[in-house]
Amino acid sequence: MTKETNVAKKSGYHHGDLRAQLVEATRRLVEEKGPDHFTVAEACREAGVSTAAPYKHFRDKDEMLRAVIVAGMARHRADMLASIEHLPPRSPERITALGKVYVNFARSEPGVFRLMFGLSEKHSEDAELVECGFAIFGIVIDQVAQCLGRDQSTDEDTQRAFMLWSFVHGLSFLTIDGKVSKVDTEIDHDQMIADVTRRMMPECFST
Amino acid sequence: MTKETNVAKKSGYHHGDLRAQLVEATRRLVEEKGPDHFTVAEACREAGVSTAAPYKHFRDKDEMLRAVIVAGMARHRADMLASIEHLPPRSPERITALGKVYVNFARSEPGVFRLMFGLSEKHSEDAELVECGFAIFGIVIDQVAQCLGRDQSTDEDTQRAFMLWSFVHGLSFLTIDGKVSKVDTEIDHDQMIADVTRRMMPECFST
DNA sequence: TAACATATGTTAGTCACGCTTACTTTGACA
DNA sequence: TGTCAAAGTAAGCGTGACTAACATATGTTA
Repeated sequence: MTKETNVAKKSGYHHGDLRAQLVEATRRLVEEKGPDHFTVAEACREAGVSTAAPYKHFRDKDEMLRAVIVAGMARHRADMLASIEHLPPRSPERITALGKVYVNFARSEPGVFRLMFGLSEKHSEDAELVECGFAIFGIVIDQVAQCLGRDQSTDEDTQRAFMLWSFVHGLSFLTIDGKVSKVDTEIDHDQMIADVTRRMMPECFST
Repeated sequence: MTKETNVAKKSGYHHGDLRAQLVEATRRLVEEKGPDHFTVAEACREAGVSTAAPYKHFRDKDEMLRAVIVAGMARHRADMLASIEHLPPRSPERITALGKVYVNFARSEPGVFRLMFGLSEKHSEDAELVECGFAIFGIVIDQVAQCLGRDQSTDEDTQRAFMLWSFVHGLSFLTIDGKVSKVDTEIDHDQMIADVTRRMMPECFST
């Protein structure tokens, strides 16, 4: 079992780890050309294999994209968790930090972000993706509940969290779709997120 | 649903108004199958013409979709204007009415809504579309400014309007992407919009 | 009213892509 | 060393976007 590295192709015929390389190529292409202009053929070209090769690893094109989505959601979730761990518990800074990370993800990986949300109700029926999404939203609910001094989240917390989610979600899309630059006022994302948090969670601010 | 629809086909060869019929077929298909599964060929089938016919009226597929977008934005704008005209000026009810209409448009025409925003930065470079978008956003800015007792909108009004826009925009996408049903709490859109308006525009509520 | 120009259709075909099938190569292990 | 499953290839089908060359209707003008 010679450990050929992830990048190196083995000698000639067999790829080192074609599946992983295809996922990476897919991600890169989605980012570069947009989710709707991604083609399997081009991913094959990037990986240096024939157009039939992916079908040994994926059922079809959608499953390739799905792999990118799952990985993206994991990254997104990890980012969010990392952003709050060093902040004081029950502080509203945690809420704003989550919002900033949310929008930042959309800005740094607009293709994957659009893929994760933008398209199709196919995903709504995929149990794993729904669970991933719920795990992410769950973080927000928990932080809102804690901020409001509860150990167990209530319906009101969920509603409040959903409002915040809607806001950052919309802000993300408006940003990556270039609508922000069309507004003739400077938009400072971080400041706006902080402002909205203050307005939506007034109980958490002692001023 | 025969191809002989309300619009009269002239004798055999020449259509009555193929362009309009193609736009309508495009709109219907975008709504039915989603923007990314729309095909020119299918629109031709619906209109009962050959697959080459559209290219006498549109440069390419994108221009067909663009026509649907322009019409959709006009409808959207008209809806918004109609929703406030019977409400007292300078009242926050106007803000909530705009929000409700925004989300309702997304819910009743999710395909066109996704088309208008969801995709591609191509549109950001299209002067006419940008102007349409700005006309819509302008309505919100005006109402916010009036609500805050100003005749001329300031930067702060724009920022406030943008926050509200982000919220309803995000709420729209989360709704049509089916994320709402995954939240284990009943979401009442109208009430939520009213709640957010109250929190975002506290100056307008005398209570 | 014949003739032309123009607008608007059609047929036939190219090219790229998604996906499948039948076949070949490779290397791990009994 | 021979076998076999995994991993790859080549070739081809079907579809869709788009084009070129041709056909037909409409309107203008001599």
